[in-house]
Amino acid sequence: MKRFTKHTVKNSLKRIFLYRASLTRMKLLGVEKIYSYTLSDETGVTPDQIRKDFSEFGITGNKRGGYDVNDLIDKMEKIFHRNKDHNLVLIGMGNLGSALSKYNKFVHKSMNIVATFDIDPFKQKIRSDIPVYSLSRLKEIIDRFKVKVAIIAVPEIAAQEIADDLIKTGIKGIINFAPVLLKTPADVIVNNVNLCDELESVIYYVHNQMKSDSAKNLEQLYKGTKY
Amino acid sequence: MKRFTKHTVKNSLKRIFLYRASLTRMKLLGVEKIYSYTLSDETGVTPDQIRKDFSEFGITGNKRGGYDVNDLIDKMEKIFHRNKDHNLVLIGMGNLGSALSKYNKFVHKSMNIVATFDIDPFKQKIRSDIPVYSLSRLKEIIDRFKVKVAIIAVPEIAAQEIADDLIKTGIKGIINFAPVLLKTPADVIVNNVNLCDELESVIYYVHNQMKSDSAKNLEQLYKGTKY
DNA sequence: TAGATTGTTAATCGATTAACAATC
DNA sequence: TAGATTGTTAATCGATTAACAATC
Repeated sequence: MKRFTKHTVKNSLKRIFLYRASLTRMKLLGVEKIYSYTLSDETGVTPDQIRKDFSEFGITGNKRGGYDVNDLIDKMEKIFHRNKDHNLVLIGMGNLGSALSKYNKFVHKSMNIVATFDIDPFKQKIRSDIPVYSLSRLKEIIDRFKVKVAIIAVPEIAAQEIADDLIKTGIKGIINFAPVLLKTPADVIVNNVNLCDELESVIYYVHNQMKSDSAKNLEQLYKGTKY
Repeated sequence: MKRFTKHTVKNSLKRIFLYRASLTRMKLLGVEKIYSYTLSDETGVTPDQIRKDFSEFGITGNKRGGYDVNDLIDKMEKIFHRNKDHNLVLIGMGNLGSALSKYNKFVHKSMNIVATFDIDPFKQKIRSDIPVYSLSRLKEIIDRFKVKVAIIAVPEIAAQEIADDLIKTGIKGIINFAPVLLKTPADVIVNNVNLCDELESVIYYVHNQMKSDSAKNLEQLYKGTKY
């Protein structure tokens, strides 16, 4: 049965992203060993929480000896399946779509946009590192490259139709930049990224913080802040 | 004291975004009155949770009569301070930055990017609806337009320096598209949007779901899904 | 009014935090 | 070894869910 789904990423998984970002930075600075309290200083997550998260994802260190930075990063790469290649397709080569298609280069090498699609035949002719196809070839390309995850960057009005098409081809995960709730079967993961909402939430917190002058009220507000 | 901060938006606030998206859609379809269970069908959030959230944000309906769609939307606009104008600046006019600057038009009228900045003098000359300034004019422009929130879309390497500059000018909220943890004072809200992480989390869930074939295991996985 | 739905209080569940035993 | 840090179990906290009294 199709329904509106808003998939929310587990907090612990989000923190793993945070740890990895911090660890990568520390590795560049030449750090080789860390303790849970060192990583805590860097990320703002409590040492207990860090160890709990590591435990959840089956990451172990050495009692007394802390954790090996390279080893930690390796284990996290595995969690994110970076040891395998992931072919992606991107639908919609408007402003955001073409920015994302170029973004590809900055992204870890295991993620690869193999094809982009647009209804506009003009955009299909624009020279680009990644080919731009007509939507009629969606199934063909997705099958050929065994694509499981798609990026939707089409206008609001077209998003549901594209999602339906993608699901018919067997796509199992969608990252959706269109500001609409997509109706999808329960076995399709949808991650909505709504840039407008993200901006508004900053405005919300900035404004509500500015209303209260005292440090105490500020503290109160920050209770809503998680790591 | 400066530290790494990763601000997480409250779940209840995220759900308010979800409700608004659904309500806006229903309004277009001509719906005028809804009940908590109607909205539940549309959003997948339980009626209890919806009423609890409404209560938290001071939104009331009519016992027996449900809620007026227009009234709900109005109240939510107030929550997001859409009744006021918000001037924004955007730093970094690369691929993503220029896409975001054009995105401006799709965004609610209360949010307005008044200026963009880039170190590249060439980009400063490109004709655009929104002027592109040199970074040397950051403080001048931010002061003039009373900007409180900035969008960072510069490369990883430059992000911290830009953040420092912005904070010196009195910026209180940052939406950061660079994949780095910014060190900021506690009274500055940072909302990190990491497109690579968002993609990886989809891959994570798709992959971990595919490993388990039985419906039961699938259900297990979905325990991590919140609305 | 009777019935249905809200708004809120109480119960449950899950996630975070604290504590500590295991151990390098 | 003694001391320090992990990994896990127990306690606490907060958020979600259920229940129900208020009321239109």
